[in-house]
Amino acid sequence: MSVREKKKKKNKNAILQAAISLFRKNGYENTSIEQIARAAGVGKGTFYSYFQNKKDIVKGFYDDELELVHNELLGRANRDTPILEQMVTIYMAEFRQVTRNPEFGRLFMRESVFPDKQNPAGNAGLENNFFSMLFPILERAQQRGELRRDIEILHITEHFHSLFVMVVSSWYTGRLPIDGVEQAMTSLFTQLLEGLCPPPFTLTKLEKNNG
Amino acid sequence: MSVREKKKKKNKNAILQAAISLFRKNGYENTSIEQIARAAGVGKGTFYSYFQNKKDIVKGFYDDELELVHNELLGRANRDTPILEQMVTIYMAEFRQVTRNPEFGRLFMRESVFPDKQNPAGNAGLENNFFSMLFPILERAQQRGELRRDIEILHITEHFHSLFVMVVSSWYTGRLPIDGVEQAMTSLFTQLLEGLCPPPFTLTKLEKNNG
DNA sequence: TATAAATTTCGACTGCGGTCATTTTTTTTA
DNA sequence: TAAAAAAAATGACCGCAGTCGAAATTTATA
Repeated sequence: MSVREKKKKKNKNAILQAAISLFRKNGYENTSIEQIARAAGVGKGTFYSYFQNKKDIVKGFYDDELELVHNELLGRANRDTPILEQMVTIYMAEFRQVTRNPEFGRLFMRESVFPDKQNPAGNAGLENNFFSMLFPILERAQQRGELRRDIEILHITEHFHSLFVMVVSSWYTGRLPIDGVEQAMTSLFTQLLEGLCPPPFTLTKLEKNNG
Repeated sequence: MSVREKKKKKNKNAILQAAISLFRKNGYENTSIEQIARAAGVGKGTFYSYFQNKKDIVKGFYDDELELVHNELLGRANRDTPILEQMVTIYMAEFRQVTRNPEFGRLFMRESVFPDKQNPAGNAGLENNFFSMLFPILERAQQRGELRRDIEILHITEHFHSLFVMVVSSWYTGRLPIDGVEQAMTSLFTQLLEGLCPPPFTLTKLEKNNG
């Protein structure tokens, strides 16, 4: 590795660490780029050759952090437990990670759900990683017969993800207290799986009606 | 109405109109508060006695705009058409309105899904109005037997709304082209209604298996 | 109507995010 | 190794969002 590459890696990391530390101590809004640069031992302009803008730091933070969580989940997962349970486990881990620092989390969710124009493929990588983690799990569930096979897996992930976003949003707006999150998520996921329509006549009902 | 009240109303409206006009012409980022204030014939500081900050203008804009759309929808609605059709109609209207000006729309969606801390009850009023418009429609559908009665209506609205947010997000990130929006929404809503699980044994299937 | 109190308007000012021409450092070439 | 080229670092600078105390305007009081 050339001198340049080593320096770049070191600098990027120093900036990221300085930023996170300062954000933790003083909050995002009360930390200036200049402070971050000083703490990282570089000039202000240098910050912008490693990160596009201030928000970009948040993405940089979660890029690393969430990948760890995802890998840990992949390691611990038992793919033959019911899909509901697996999805709740995965998304609760995601929820805890994202909301650990509420200020970062809000910025991160905002960017990942409604990204800036100039940030076209910004979160795509992260999201794709996440979705590609879910793919084999959902595929397996389809094979077991727990999920319909006539819906593309991508769409199934969209369903779960949209409810995840809703839960995070509910927590941020205060509609949902922290100790109600897991139950709410379980209940929403269950309803998604079962559907909002009343079930058609089942065997039991038929027998009842006929008997 | 006192002189003060008249002035306030006039000023607030002048500022809002000036802002919208300038945003339309030059975009949100390229319009400064000072420009807005000048165009409205007031000083810069005065802006801040009518709106908390720059983003607040966007909310002010949609507050009016969306209420019109909602009222129009309420007037035209036939509450006995299938719930799928009604929800698609309503949310497509919402989609068109929100994304008419993409820049405003993104800011608005961001604020309404992940609001700022200092904006606690900000969007609550708007969202509540929207939800309360949906309530009677969904209640009616429950009575007709189109929707399960064991799920609270609030939760049903959350399901639909979360898919709406997903569709808007998909459009913003470019995953979903504009002419695929209605079909995607219809398909997601259908899947939500039917559920992601395979249906239990129905009469036809039973007969097949037994025969 | 004159004066006091309350409310609103105002723009100079502050601090920060982001840019850019210049300087410094590293790599390539001869 | 010396000179030229390429890449990266830097901080003065710009424009703007948001603040604040002073000035202007409206309302209340006597």
